[in-house]
Amino acid sequence: MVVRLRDVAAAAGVSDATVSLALAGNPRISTATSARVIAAANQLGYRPNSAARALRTESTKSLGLIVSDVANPFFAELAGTIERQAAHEGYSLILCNSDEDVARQDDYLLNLLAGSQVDGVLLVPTASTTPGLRALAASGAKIVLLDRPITVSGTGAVAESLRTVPIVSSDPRQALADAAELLARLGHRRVGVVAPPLATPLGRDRRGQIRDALVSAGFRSRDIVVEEGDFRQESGYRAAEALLASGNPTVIIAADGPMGVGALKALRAHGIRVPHDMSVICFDDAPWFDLFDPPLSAIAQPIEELARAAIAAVLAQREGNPVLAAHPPCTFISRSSCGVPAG
Amino acid sequence: MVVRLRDVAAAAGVSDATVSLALAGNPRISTATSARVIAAANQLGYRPNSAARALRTESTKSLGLIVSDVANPFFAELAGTIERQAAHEGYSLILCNSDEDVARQDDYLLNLLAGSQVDGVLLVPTASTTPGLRALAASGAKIVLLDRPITVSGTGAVAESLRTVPIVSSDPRQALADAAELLARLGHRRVGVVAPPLATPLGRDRRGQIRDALVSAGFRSRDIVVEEGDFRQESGYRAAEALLASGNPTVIIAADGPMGVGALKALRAHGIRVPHDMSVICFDDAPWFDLFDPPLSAIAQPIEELARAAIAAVLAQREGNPVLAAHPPCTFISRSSCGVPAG
DNA sequence: TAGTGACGGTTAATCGATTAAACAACGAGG
DNA sequence: CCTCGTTGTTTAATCGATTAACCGTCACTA
Repeated sequence: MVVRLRDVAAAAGVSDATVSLALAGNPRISTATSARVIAAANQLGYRPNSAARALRTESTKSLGLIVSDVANPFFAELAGTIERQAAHEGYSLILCNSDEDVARQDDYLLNLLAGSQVDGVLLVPTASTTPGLRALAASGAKIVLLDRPITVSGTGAVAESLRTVPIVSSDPRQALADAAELLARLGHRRVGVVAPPLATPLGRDRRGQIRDALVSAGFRSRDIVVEEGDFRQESGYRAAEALLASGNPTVIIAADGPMGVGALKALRAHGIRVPHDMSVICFDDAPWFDLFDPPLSAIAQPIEELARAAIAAVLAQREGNPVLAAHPPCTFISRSSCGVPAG
Repeated sequence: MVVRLRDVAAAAGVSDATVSLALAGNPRISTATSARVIAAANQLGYRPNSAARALRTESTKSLGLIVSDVANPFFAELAGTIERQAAHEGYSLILCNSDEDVARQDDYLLNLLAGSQVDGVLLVPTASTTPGLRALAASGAKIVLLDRPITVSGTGAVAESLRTVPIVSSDPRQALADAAELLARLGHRRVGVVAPPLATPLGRDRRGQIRDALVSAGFRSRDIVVEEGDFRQESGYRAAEALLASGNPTVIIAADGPMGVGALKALRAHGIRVPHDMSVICFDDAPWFDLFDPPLSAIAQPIEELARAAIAAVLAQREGNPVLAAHPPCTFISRSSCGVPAG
């Protein structure tokens, strides 16, 4: 039922080796024989068994992508874009969903990568350094970190190799500066931030970047109120409620799309009008943000560039000339969810 | 650098076979030896090479999912849910993106499935019967169609086996009936539909279902105006413009989320107010639809059930007791984008 | 005419795990 | 004391493709 190399060889009246070489386009095989082999292969509908090929060549021509949440439109779009790039380079993509769960992430890392199921892994790390990541780095696997950094503590060979894992993430500084400047100009004084967990390196980075941008635009550090979320919509809802209760800010900046949506829902539930009573800005953009009531201002990530850089970074590792990092800039997209503060 | 079965065997002082059997939990291996082997494996960080295993066992413990567009939030969420279900059953998921392109779809089908890279494929078919699909069905591969049907013409063994491919898709009839009844009650008379391509079986089905529901609710067949889209936002925009120009409906029903978003953008661009001048309903729901201006009424698909049924259907094929179809019902979610028609 | 290459193809080893079949060791039963 | 079972482990074949090394043939040259 399934056609093997051997069947093609028999049909074409040549040896296995000839078929393999012919299909690989090896010039040692004469044009006539090649043609016969190719005809036979097509005729029989031959498809090389990829397990056998992988076993022999130690390459599967596939990459793993572990995202923290595919249902997040940003990661969905990123996954699609990466998949397109990968296909373009002749690689297929194994998509995994860690659901922000360290155990699942490590499970995938170990089973996919260490089992040589894939040639490289693009990882959106859920936590900082995990056992799985450590083990892999020690084994010299081809990893690229996506969207989020990790912090590596300690010294030694493993720590060292973890430190040399390439990282691809967007640079929001200019976009944040633009946003902060707009907010300052509109007359805002007090800002609420729905931030990623402080336990993650991204959490620390984001807070720092937002703070820096705001301070540079003239905000006072103590007027920046931070409430922690976990990247999910529900946490954005709760964080926004907490900010309403305690911080009385006139702007809310959410660190990702789902939390931004959650925050908007909370505001609506509490009868807070945007932008009249509260301005809102959200990391990540989506095609439907301008249909929101009101259209939502966003810090858009350069998805295409991220995908391209990520693929380039894994492939470069295969070829031995590693790229260490890429940080394409974000863009601030100003829509009507930012206005002059009331009162 | 990479630990093989052999290395574990050497470390534990036993043969390769013993290691394999011990790790598989075979009772023929004594508890003492098993313990030694397991200890050695953990110690060395052994991970079985999945290519070798796949070659030998003819199973990869992975499934392929080919969606037409991951960036569509419905498919993103479906992919995530399927991935979770698959992981739960011990399978990993290879995600592929056909981008509504028959050639890419067939490429994936042939390379993934026929190359035995995966144990089964969940396919959101881009077109009706394609050469790739035909070839696979002929080879007895484990396929499940997702979200969309295909039509199979002709007779013969291949056609027959294509006809027995399980299909998992939602049943929108009750939801459509609810929607139609609401529209009739509100006093609408003329409905514009942004439909999937007539060239696809889904296109025909959807039109039929929508028409049936509307007619049952008292609409006249000639008051149903159809404009064709291609599942993408841009096409929804253009279709809505066409409906405005020719059909003068008071409601627009869009056949998927992106087209719904496109239609809303078109309406906004033309200064048409929703729901005052035009009511809108859209297939597929998203957590942010109620943040739209106005909140968008939707026909929500039962994603969890679809995912569960799809996984069950592939796995059932492996075990030889095929499930032929599953059609969990959609739900109509009424929000304020439907109102009394103007004039 | 013998020697040297080039050409076209084949033989056989190999990748790493699985597993049927063979085998060793030991105890019990006759 | 020999045979038969049982138990625990090993031997060796196998999955399908790749590829280094090898082997005929033929043409051309010295």
